[in-house]
Amino acid sequence: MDGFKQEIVKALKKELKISEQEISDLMEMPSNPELGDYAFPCFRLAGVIKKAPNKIASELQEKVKAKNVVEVRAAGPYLNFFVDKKELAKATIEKILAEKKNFGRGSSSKKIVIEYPSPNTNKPLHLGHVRNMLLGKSVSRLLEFQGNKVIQVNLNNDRGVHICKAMLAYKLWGEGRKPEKKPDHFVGDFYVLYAKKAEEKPELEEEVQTMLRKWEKGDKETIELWKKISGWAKKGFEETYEKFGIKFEKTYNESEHYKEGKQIVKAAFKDGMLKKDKEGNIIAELKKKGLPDKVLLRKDGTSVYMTQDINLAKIKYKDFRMDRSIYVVGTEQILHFKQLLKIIDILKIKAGELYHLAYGMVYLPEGRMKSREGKVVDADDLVEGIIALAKDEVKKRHELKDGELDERAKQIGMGALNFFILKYDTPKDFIFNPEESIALEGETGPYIQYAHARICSVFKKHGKSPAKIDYEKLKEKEEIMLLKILGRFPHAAKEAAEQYKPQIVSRYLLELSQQFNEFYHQHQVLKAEDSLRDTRLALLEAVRQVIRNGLYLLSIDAPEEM
RNA sequence: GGACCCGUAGCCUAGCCUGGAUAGGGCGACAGCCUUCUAAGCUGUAGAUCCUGGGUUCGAAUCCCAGCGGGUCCGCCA
Repeated sequence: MDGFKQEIVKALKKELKISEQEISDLMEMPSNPELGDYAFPCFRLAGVIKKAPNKIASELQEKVKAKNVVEVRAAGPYLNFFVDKKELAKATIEKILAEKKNFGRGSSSKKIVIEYPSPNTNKPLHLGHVRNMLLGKSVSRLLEFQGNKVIQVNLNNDRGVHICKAMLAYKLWGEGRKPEKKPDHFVGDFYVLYAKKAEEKPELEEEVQTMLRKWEKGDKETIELWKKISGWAKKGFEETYEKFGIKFEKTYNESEHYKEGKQIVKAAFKDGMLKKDKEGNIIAELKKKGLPDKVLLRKDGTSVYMTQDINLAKIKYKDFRMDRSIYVVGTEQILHFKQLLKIIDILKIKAGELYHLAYGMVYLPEGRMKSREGKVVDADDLVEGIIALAKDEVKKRHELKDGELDERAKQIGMGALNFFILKYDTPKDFIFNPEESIALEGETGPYIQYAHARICSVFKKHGKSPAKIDYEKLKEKEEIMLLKILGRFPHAAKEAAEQYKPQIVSRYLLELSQQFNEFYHQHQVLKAEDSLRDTRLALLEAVRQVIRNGLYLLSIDAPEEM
């Protein structure tokens, strides 16, 4: 809570019989800033004091006196407070300029492991993974910014029937070729080829099963083939991760630990924590907890996905001893993770507090993406396309050397992509229309980057840091609005982290940039008289800093020129 | 059949958890603003049964119930 609000709450407390916490919770920011800077609605009090809210407000108006508040005005049932603008400007700007990139940082200190994007190693990453990666990265930064220790890990789903499909197709029709393109794309082609051939020859399915059994037995030739295929896929992923600027402290491979889950389940069964169903499968009884029962070990002794997840949760905890463990996985697996949580609980496994960060599906205009049919928006193509688009726009405005042009286009293009995806509420599905979705105008990453570049440009032109600062000079509506928005940044960052919603930061930055653009349009900085100019420069310095801090949380670059 | 999520202008979206002062933005449309610190910008106009019907409340987009519409999941797939 900021200092101004605190003073008002204290002053109100003297007149009221409710706690400071209650008063603080009731306080709002008026929708229309002309009404005041803070507001206290008196509806709730009416029941206690037995007077009309209007009357309560007008009576309080006379009594309440708070530090740094220049006027208290009753407006119907609201009691509105006007703070000293000079003090507001001083407190806000000085704090930001002193704390710089730490402005807004929190004081939490948990150890948190976050797992993403956990791809299958039989096809390249697509748009769904893009959402996953951008979300995972941004949430990592949000949590870190709150003071937590964040450990980013990845999991390769590198075994199973889907991998065998790509392997089989390569074996039958690959002619021993080496990748002549990005290796994960090369692998993906064979996965699609398998699906095509299998339509005509359903008996291929049998061969896949045979291959899977051979793999599980450790058949030398099959393992060699598997190493080749999954190795290529992983190598391709590394390149894509680099484009998105993500790095993992540890990467798990399903192939390395999928067997151990069985032991955990067997032991738990022996201890009576799990039951057998009629057919002899070992199951977790979840019905009484409101969820469907879950098979953990088939009667033939083979394990299921859930069994591996139990094991991995255990391994992760052994590796990191974290307080919390986050899984960035799509909404279609909500039930799966609800079950996992309960099972971990039943088995009394220490795994930290588990959290499924569920994100909505990304659809194409023609419907769901289908990797098997190759109907996807490929992550690499998407990046390439958006950067090319940004490049054209940069060229329209500037003549740059190739290296500089590429760098600028990359910052702007990736900024646009990042913002586009993070501006949607996390659990919501959305339709991605390649032609229409990526815009560089309106509510976009470049809009915010542009505000930042404009500020940089003012400073470049001026060439000196502000010297004659007089906070009294900031009186314009647009200036006051900027100050108020700036003051809200720590709260926005905190909310975003607590709710795992980068969107809150996106919306905040739009509001700040919008307000800056309005100010910029309306008022001159460099042509104002010396002390007004310098004070405005200090204000802009603060705006620039907060835009940078916010963009950092969304992992978007802030170029100095555009 | 059961569980979960969603329904706000032609389109996209915020607000919903924690109920209050004229429901914010953006795209598209229309009308304007570059001899002024970058027009990737700014201003204005038109455009909303906040899915429907009940209920709670002094007050509901927001909370509760029912219904309608869309999505996801409920496999010994991952």
